Amino acid sequence: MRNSEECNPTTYQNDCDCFHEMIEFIGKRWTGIIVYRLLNGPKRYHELLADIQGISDRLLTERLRELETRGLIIKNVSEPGSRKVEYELTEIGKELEGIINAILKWVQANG
Amino acid sequence: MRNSEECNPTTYQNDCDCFHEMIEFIGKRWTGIIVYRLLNGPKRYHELLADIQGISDRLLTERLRELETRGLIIKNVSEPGSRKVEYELTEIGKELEGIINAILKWVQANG
DNA sequence: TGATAAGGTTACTATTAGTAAGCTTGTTTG
DNA sequence: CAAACAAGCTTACTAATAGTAACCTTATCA
Repeated sequence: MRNSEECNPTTYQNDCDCFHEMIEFIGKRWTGIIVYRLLNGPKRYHELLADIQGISDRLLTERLRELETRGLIIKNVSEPGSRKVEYELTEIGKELEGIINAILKWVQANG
Repeated sequence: MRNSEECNPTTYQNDCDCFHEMIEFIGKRWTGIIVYRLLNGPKRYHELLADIQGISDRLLTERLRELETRGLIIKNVSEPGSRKVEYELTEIGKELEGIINAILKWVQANG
């Protein structure tokens, strides 16, 4: 990621592009709640579609691809002949839990 | 905020609308970095415009209004005759620091 | 007095999201 | 064995949001 040498502010002074990129990436419509849902463990496409109120199939596909591209989730196709596809957080993806929990905490206190 | 009684998950199972709303609000284009910048203390309109690489005046105005509406910032117009306007985080706004820091921490470890 | 800065607004274009339909390859049911 | 349904998408189109450019008013400053 660009500019990561500038991402250790004691005060919040430099632009910190990687922070900017990251907050807008997980804040992108539906992305956050997909990650939140996957923190329970792997899920199938239609499970996510059913779990997440209001998301469309097109956008779910799009967001899953973006998360995959960033290395936050992996797509497991168990047996190649079958239709069984599972989406799972990677180790890096699982570390998003800290962010999710910080938001939940804020919401509980102030939301 | 709607649904806040469901916002205390030990596992991440319910939809938790307020979480969804919040992550997309602060992840909305430019909002996160505006908050990040205001954590240093109050700033004027043109200071923010100069500090934040790439933001346009129109969007800065729009985001500041949204943050104001949510009660995360206040607009201080010091002397009514003058042009001096400062934007400042409210107490609730300042508590966003936990979220900002969680993201910075993730970026430092994994970005 | 003329120029520049603050704090915007308005009009328009481009990008992103949402809706609807359809498609292919299983599996399940009658 | 056929028909119906489910999984996991893709394509085409409309609506909403972001970005760009120009302009405006009121202070202050040289």
